[in-house]
Amino acid sequence: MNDVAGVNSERLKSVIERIERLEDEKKGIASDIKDVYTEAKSVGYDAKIIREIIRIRKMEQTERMEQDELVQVYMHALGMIA
Amino acid sequence: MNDVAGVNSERLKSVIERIERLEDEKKGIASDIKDVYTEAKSVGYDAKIIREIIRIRKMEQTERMEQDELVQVYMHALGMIA
Amino acid sequence: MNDVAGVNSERLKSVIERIERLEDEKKGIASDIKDVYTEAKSVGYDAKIIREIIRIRKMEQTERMEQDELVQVYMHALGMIA
Amino acid sequence: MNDVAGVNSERLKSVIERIERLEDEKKGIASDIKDVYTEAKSVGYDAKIIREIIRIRKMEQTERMEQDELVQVYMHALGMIA
DNA sequence: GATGCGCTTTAAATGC
DNA sequence: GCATTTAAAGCGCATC
Repeated sequence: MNDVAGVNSERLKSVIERIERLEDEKKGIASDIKDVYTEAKSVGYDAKIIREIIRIRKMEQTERMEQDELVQVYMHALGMIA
Repeated sequence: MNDVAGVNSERLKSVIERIERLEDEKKGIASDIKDVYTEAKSVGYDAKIIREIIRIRKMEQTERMEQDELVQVYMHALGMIA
Repeated sequence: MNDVAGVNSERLKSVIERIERLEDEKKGIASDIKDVYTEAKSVGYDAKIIREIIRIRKMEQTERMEQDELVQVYMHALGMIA
Repeated sequence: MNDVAGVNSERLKSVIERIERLEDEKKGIASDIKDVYTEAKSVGYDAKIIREIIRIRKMEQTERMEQDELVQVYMHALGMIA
Protein backbone atom coordinates (compact mmCIF):
# COMPACT_ATOMS: atom_id res chain seq x y z
CA MET A 1 0.00 0.00 0.00
CA ASN A 2 2.98 2.28 0.39
CA ASP A 3 4.17 1.40 -3.06
CA VAL A 4 5.12 4.20 -5.38
CA ALA A 5 5.79 3.33 -8.98
CA GLY A 6 6.26 -0.26 -7.99
CA VAL A 7 8.77 0.23 -5.21
CA ASN A 8 8.04 -0.29 -1.58
CA SER A 9 8.88 3.16 -0.30
CA GLU A 10 8.88 2.17 3.35
CA ARG A 11 11.48 -0.46 2.77
CA LEU A 12 13.61 1.78 0.61
CA LYS A 13 13.47 4.44 3.29
CA SER A 14 14.61 1.92 5.87
CA VAL A 15 17.53 0.82 3.71
CA ILE A 16 18.68 4.37 3.14
CA GLU A 17 18.41 5.32 6.76
CA ARG A 18 20.30 2.28 7.88
CA ILE A 19 23.13 3.10 5.52
CA GLU A 20 23.17 6.72 6.59
CA ARG A 21 23.31 5.72 10.23
CA LEU A 22 26.19 3.33 9.60
CA GLU A 23 28.06 5.95 7.62
CA ASP A 24 27.67 8.34 10.51
CA GLU A 25 29.10 5.77 12.86
CA LYS A 26 31.98 5.16 10.51
CA LYS A 27 32.69 8.86 10.34
CA GLY A 28 32.56 9.04 14.12
CA ILE A 29 35.17 6.34 14.47
CA ALA A 30 37.40 7.97 11.87
CA SER A 31 37.18 11.08 13.98
CA ASP A 32 38.10 9.12 17.10
CA ILE A 33 41.18 7.81 15.34
CA LYS A 34 42.18 11.31 14.45
CA ASP A 35 41.75 12.31 18.08
CA VAL A 36 44.06 9.56 19.24
CA TYR A 37 46.72 10.77 16.80
CA THR A 38 46.28 14.32 17.99
CA GLU A 39 46.58 13.28 21.61
CA ALA A 40 49.63 11.16 20.84
CA LYS A 41 51.25 14.09 19.10
CA SER A 42 50.49 16.32 22.07
CA VAL A 43 52.46 14.02 24.37
CA GLY A 44 55.39 14.01 22.02
CA TYR A 45 54.91 11.02 19.76
CA ASP A 46 55.59 11.34 16.07
CA ALA A 47 52.42 10.53 14.13
CA LYS A 48 54.46 9.45 11.15
CA ILE A 49 56.21 6.79 13.17
CA ILE A 50 52.96 5.56 14.66
CA ARG A 51 51.38 5.29 11.22
CA GLU A 52 54.37 3.40 9.95
CA ILE A 53 54.32 0.94 12.83
CA ILE A 54 50.62 0.31 12.38
CA ARG A 55 51.12 -0.21 8.67
CA ILE A 56 53.85 -2.77 9.27
CA ARG A 57 51.85 -4.62 11.91
CA LYS A 58 48.89 -4.74 9.57
CA MET A 59 51.07 -6.10 6.80
CA GLU A 60 52.55 -8.75 9.03
CA GLN A 61 49.09 -9.84 10.02
CA THR A 62 47.88 -9.90 6.43
CA GLU A 63 50.92 -11.83 5.35
CA ARG A 64 50.32 -14.42 8.01
CA MET A 65 46.76 -14.82 6.82
CA GLU A 66 47.81 -15.05 3.20
CA GLN A 67 50.38 -17.68 4.00
CA ASP A 68 47.77 -19.76 5.77
CA GLU A 69 45.61 -19.40 2.71
CA LEU A 70 48.47 -20.48 0.49
CA VAL A 71 48.92 -23.59 2.56
CA GLN A 72 45.24 -24.37 2.14
CA VAL A 73 45.49 -23.91 -1.58
CA TYR A 74 48.55 -26.14 -1.80
CA MET A 75 46.89 -28.84 0.25
CA HIS A 76 43.88 -28.61 -1.97
CA ALA A 77 46.05 -28.84 -5.09
CA LEU A 78 47.76 -31.89 -3.64
CA GLY A 79 44.44 -33.50 -2.88
CA MET A 80 45.07 -33.44 0.85
CA ILE A 81 41.87 -31.54 1.56
CA ALA A 82 38.59 -31.10 -0.24
CA MET B 1 61.13 2.53 33.91
CA ASN B 2 59.68 1.19 30.74
CA ASP B 3 61.36 3.91 28.76
CA VAL B 4 63.37 2.95 25.73
CA ALA B 5 65.48 5.68 24.16
CA GLY B 6 63.34 8.29 25.86
CA VAL B 7 59.93 7.00 24.82
CA ASN B 8 57.48 5.44 27.19
CA SER B 9 56.92 2.15 25.47
CA GLU B 10 53.85 1.23 27.51
CA ARG B 11 52.10 4.36 26.47
CA LEU B 12 53.12 3.98 22.86
CA LYS B 13 51.78 0.46 22.89
CA SER B 14 48.49 1.69 24.27
CA VAL B 15 48.21 4.35 21.59
CA ILE B 16 48.88 1.88 18.83
CA GLU B 17 46.45 -0.67 20.15
CA ARG B 18 43.71 1.88 20.55
CA ILE B 19 44.12 2.97 16.95
CA GLU B 20 44.16 -0.60 15.75
CA ARG B 21 41.02 -1.39 17.65
CA LEU B 22 39.25 1.65 16.21
CA GLU B 23 40.35 0.74 12.71
CA ASP B 24 38.93 -2.71 13.19
CA GLU B 25 35.62 -1.22 14.27
CA LYS B 26 35.67 1.04 11.25
CA LYS B 27 36.29 -1.91 9.00
CA GLY B 28 33.43 -3.77 10.64
CA ILE B 29 31.02 -0.96 9.96
CA ALA B 30 32.18 -0.67 6.35
CA SER B 31 31.40 -4.32 6.04
CA ASP B 32 27.95 -3.79 7.55
CA ILE B 33 27.26 -1.11 4.97
CA LYS B 34 28.22 -3.47 2.20
CA ASP B 35 25.85 -6.04 3.65
CA VAL B 36 22.97 -3.59 3.56
CA TYR B 37 23.69 -2.87 -0.09
CA THR B 38 23.84 -6.56 -0.86
CA GLU B 39 20.56 -7.16 0.90
CA ALA B 40 18.96 -4.20 -0.89
CA LYS B 41 20.14 -5.54 -4.21
CA SER B 42 18.71 -8.95 -3.39
CA VAL B 43 15.24 -7.44 -2.98
CA GLY B 44 15.51 -5.62 -6.26
CA TYR B 45 16.90 -2.19 -5.44
CA ASP B 46 19.59 -0.65 -7.59
CA ALA B 47 22.65 0.12 -5.47
CA LYS B 48 23.74 2.88 -7.78
CA ILE B 49 20.48 4.72 -7.32
CA ILE B 50 20.59 4.29 -3.58
CA ARG B 51 24.05 5.77 -3.53
CA GLU B 52 22.83 8.69 -5.57
CA ILE B 53 19.91 9.33 -3.23
CA ILE B 54 22.21 9.26 -0.22
CA ARG B 55 24.57 11.65 -1.94
CA ILE B 56 21.73 14.08 -2.63
CA ARG B 57 20.39 13.87 0.91
CA LYS B 58 23.87 14.53 2.26
CA MET B 59 24.16 17.59 0.06
CA GLU B 60 20.80 18.90 1.13
CA GLN B 61 21.79 18.45 4.72
CA THR B 62 25.03 20.33 4.14
CA GLU B 63 23.11 23.12 2.46
CA ARG B 64 20.74 23.33 5.36
CA MET B 65 23.61 23.57 7.79
CA GLU B 66 25.24 26.25 5.72
CA GLN B 67 22.01 28.20 5.63
CA ASP B 68 21.64 27.91 9.37
CA GLU B 69 25.15 29.20 9.70
CA LEU B 70 24.33 32.12 7.46
CA VAL B 71 21.32 32.89 9.59
CA GLN B 72 23.59 32.95 12.63
CA VAL B 73 25.93 35.36 10.90
CA TYR B 74 23.06 37.70 10.01
CA MET B 75 21.59 37.53 13.48
CA HIS B 76 24.96 38.26 14.91
CA ALA B 77 25.42 41.19 12.56
CA LEU B 78 22.05 42.52 13.63
CA GLY B 79 23.00 42.21 17.25
CA MET B 80 20.31 39.65 17.84
CA ILE B 81 22.78 37.15 19.27
CA ALA B 82 26.21 37.35 20.78
CA MET C 1 48.29 30.88 -33.16
CA ASN C 2 46.87 27.47 -32.52
CA ASP C 3 45.12 28.72 -29.43
CA VAL C 4 41.47 28.01 -29.06
CA ALA C 5 39.67 29.75 -26.23
CA GLY C 6 42.99 30.41 -24.56
CA VAL C 7 44.34 26.89 -24.62
CA ASN C 8 47.21 25.78 -26.76
CA SER C 9 45.53 23.03 -28.70
CA GLU C 10 48.74 21.59 -30.09
CA ARG C 11 50.14 21.06 -26.66
CA LEU C 12 46.92 19.64 -25.31
CA LYS C 13 46.81 17.23 -28.23
CA SER C 14 50.34 16.13 -27.48
CA VAL C 15 49.53 15.52 -23.82
CA ILE C 16 46.48 13.46 -24.66
CA GLU C 17 48.25 11.41 -27.25
CA ARG C 18 51.14 10.68 -24.98
CA ILE C 19 48.77 9.44 -22.30
CA GLU C 20 46.87 7.34 -24.79
CA ARG C 21 50.04 5.79 -26.06
CA LEU C 22 51.20 4.96 -22.55
CA GLU C 23 47.83 3.48 -21.70
CA ASP C 24 48.06 1.29 -24.76
CA GLU C 25 51.46 0.08 -23.65
CA LYS C 26 50.11 -0.62 -20.21
CA LYS C 27 47.23 -2.55 -21.65
CA GLY C 28 49.67 -4.53 -23.77
CA ILE C 29 51.69 -5.54 -20.73
CA ALA C 30 48.55 -6.48 -18.82
CA SER C 31 47.72 -8.72 -21.73
CA ASP C 32 51.20 -10.25 -21.63
CA ILE C 33 50.72 -11.03 -17.96
CA LYS C 34 47.47 -12.74 -18.74
CA ASP C 35 49.22 -14.77 -21.40
CA VAL C 36 51.81 -15.97 -18.92
CA TYR C 37 49.04 -17.09 -16.59
CA THR C 38 47.28 -18.88 -19.42
CA GLU C 39 50.49 -20.62 -20.44
CA ALA C 40 51.21 -21.58 -16.84
CA LYS C 41 47.75 -23.01 -16.49
CA SER C 42 48.22 -24.98 -19.69
CA VAL C 43 51.25 -26.73 -18.22
CA GLY C 44 49.37 -27.57 -15.08
CA TYR C 45 50.05 -24.75 -12.65
CA ASP C 46 47.25 -23.36 -10.58
CA ALA C 47 46.85 -19.63 -11.24
CA LYS C 48 45.45 -19.08 -7.81
CA ILE C 49 48.59 -20.40 -6.19
CA ILE C 50 50.81 -18.33 -8.43
CA ARG C 51 48.86 -15.20 -7.63
CA GLU C 52 49.10 -15.95 -3.94
CA ILE C 53 52.84 -16.49 -4.08
CA ILE C 54 53.37 -13.28 -5.99
CA ARG C 55 51.21 -11.41 -3.52
CA ILE C 56 53.21 -12.73 -0.59
CA ARG C 57 56.54 -11.95 -2.23
CA LYS C 58 55.37 -8.43 -2.99
CA MET C 59 54.27 -7.97 0.59
CA GLU C 60 57.56 -9.23 1.97
CA GLN C 61 59.39 -6.81 -0.25
CA THR C 62 57.14 -3.93 0.73
CA GLU C 63 57.50 -4.78 4.38
CA ARG C 64 61.24 -4.76 4.11
CA MET C 65 61.11 -1.34 2.49
CA GLU C 66 58.72 -0.01 5.10
CA GLN C 67 60.91 -1.26 7.90
CA ASP C 68 63.90 0.52 6.42
CA GLU C 69 61.79 3.62 6.26
CA LEU C 70 60.76 3.19 9.87
CA VAL C 71 64.38 2.99 10.88
CA GLN C 72 65.03 6.24 9.04
CA VAL C 73 62.15 7.89 10.77
CA TYR C 74 63.31 6.72 14.18
CA MET C 75 66.83 7.91 13.51
CA HIS C 76 65.44 11.22 12.45
CA ALA C 77 63.26 11.43 15.55
CA LEU C 78 66.29 10.65 17.71
CA GLY C 79 68.34 13.31 15.97
CA MET C 80 70.74 10.79 14.52
CA ILE C 81 70.14 11.95 10.97
CA ALA C 82 68.90 15.14 9.43
CA MET D 1 65.25 -33.58 -10.87
CA ASN D 2 64.27 -30.21 -9.48
CA ASP D 3 60.79 -31.47 -8.81
CA VAL D 4 59.28 -30.89 -5.42
CA ALA D 5 56.02 -32.66 -4.66
CA GLY D 6 55.46 -33.13 -8.36
CA VAL D 7 55.99 -29.57 -9.49
CA ASN D 8 58.94 -28.43 -11.53
CA SER D 9 60.28 -25.71 -9.27
CA GLU D 10 62.60 -24.21 -11.89
CA ARG D 11 59.75 -23.67 -14.27
CA LEU D 12 57.49 -22.28 -11.56
CA LYS D 13 60.22 -19.88 -10.56
CA SER D 14 60.57 -18.73 -14.14
CA VAL D 15 56.83 -18.15 -14.46
CA ILE D 16 56.71 -16.13 -11.27
CA GLU D 17 59.69 -14.02 -12.19
CA ARG D 18 58.34 -13.29 -15.63
CA ILE D 19 55.09 -12.09 -14.13
CA GLU D 20 56.87 -9.99 -11.55
CA ARG D 21 59.02 -8.40 -14.20
CA LEU D 22 55.99 -7.56 -16.32
CA GLU D 23 54.20 -6.13 -13.32
CA ASP D 24 57.16 -3.91 -12.64
CA GLU D 25 57.06 -2.65 -16.20
CA LYS D 26 53.37 -2.01 -15.87
CA LYS D 27 53.94 -0.06 -12.71
CA GLY D 28 56.61 1.96 -14.43
CA ILE D 29 54.26 2.96 -17.19
CA ALA D 30 51.54 3.84 -14.73
CA SER D 31 54.05 6.11 -13.10
CA ASP D 32 54.90 7.68 -16.46
CA ILE D 33 51.24 8.41 -17.01
CA LYS D 34 51.04 10.12 -13.66
CA ASP D 35 54.05 12.21 -14.63
CA VAL D 36 52.35 13.37 -17.81
CA TYR D 37 49.30 14.41 -15.80
CA THR D 38 51.49 16.25 -13.32
CA GLU D 39 53.30 18.04 -16.10
CA ALA D 40 50.01 18.90 -17.79
CA LYS D 41 48.69 20.32 -14.55
CA SER D 42 51.82 22.38 -14.11
CA VAL D 43 51.19 24.12 -17.43
CA GLY D 44 47.61 24.82 -16.47
CA TYR D 45 45.58 21.93 -17.81
CA ASP D 46 42.87 20.38 -15.70
CA ALA D 47 43.57 16.68 -15.19
CA LYS D 48 39.93 15.89 -14.72
CA ILE D 49 39.04 17.35 -18.09
CA ILE D 50 41.89 15.53 -19.78
CA ARG D 51 40.64 12.27 -18.29
CA GLU D 52 37.19 13.04 -19.60
CA ILE D 53 38.47 13.74 -23.10
CA ILE D 54 40.43 10.51 -23.13
CA ARG D 55 37.38 8.63 -21.93
CA ILE D 56 35.27 10.09 -24.73
CA ARG D 57 37.88 9.35 -27.38
CA LYS D 58 38.13 5.80 -26.12
CA MET D 59 34.37 5.41 -26.36
CA GLU D 60 34.28 6.78 -29.86
CA GLN D 61 36.98 4.35 -30.82
CA THR D 62 35.02 1.47 -29.33
CA GLU D 63 31.94 2.59 -31.19
CA ARG D 64 33.87 2.75 -34.40
CA MET D 65 35.16 -0.75 -33.85
CA GLU D 66 31.69 -1.99 -33.12
CA GLN D 67 30.48 -0.40 -36.31
CA ASP D 68 33.27 -2.00 -38.27
CA GLU D 69 32.25 -5.28 -36.76
CA LEU D 70 28.67 -4.67 -37.80
CA VAL D 71 29.81 -3.96 -41.32
CA GLN D 72 31.64 -7.28 -41.32
CA VAL D 73 28.50 -9.04 -40.18
CA TYR D 74 26.45 -7.45 -42.92
CA MET D 75 29.05 -8.19 -45.56
CA HIS D 76 29.19 -11.73 -44.38
CA ALA D 77 25.40 -12.00 -44.46
CA LEU D 78 25.47 -10.67 -47.97
CA GLY D 79 28.05 -13.21 -48.97
CA MET D 80 30.57 -10.49 -49.72
CA ILE D 81 33.14 -12.00 -47.36
CA ALA D 82 33.76 -15.39 -45.89
C1' DG E 1 46.48 30.99 9.92
C1' DA E 2 45.02 30.01 5.40
C1' DT E 3 45.75 27.71 1.07
C1' DG E 4 47.36 24.52 -2.08
C1' DC E 5 49.37 20.16 -2.96
C1' DG E 6 50.39 15.36 -2.80
C1' DC E 7 49.16 11.04 -0.86
C1' DT E 8 46.47 7.90 1.27
C1' DT E 9 42.10 6.02 1.53
C1' DT E 10 37.53 5.06 -0.22
C1' DA E 11 34.11 4.59 -3.86
C1' DA E 12 32.93 3.15 -8.49
C1' DA E 13 33.57 0.82 -12.78
C1' DT E 14 35.18 -2.69 -15.57
C1' DG E 15 36.43 -7.31 -17.15
C1' DC E 16 36.97 -12.40 -16.46
C1' DG F 1 30.03 -12.32 -8.70
C1' DC F 2 34.41 -11.40 -7.65
C1' DA F 3 38.79 -9.31 -8.23
C1' DT F 4 41.23 -5.91 -10.37
C1' DT F 5 41.67 -1.26 -11.92
C1' DT F 6 40.49 3.57 -12.03
C1' DA F 7 38.32 7.85 -10.25
C1' DA F 8 37.23 10.76 -6.35
C1' DA F 9 37.50 12.31 -1.67
C1' DG F 10 39.63 13.41 2.49
C1' DC F 11 43.50 14.35 5.04
C1' DG F 12 47.89 15.82 6.62
C1' DC F 13 51.71 18.56 5.51
C1' DA F 14 54.38 22.27 4.00
C1' DT F 15 54.59 26.84 2.63
C1' DC F 16 53.64 31.63 2.55
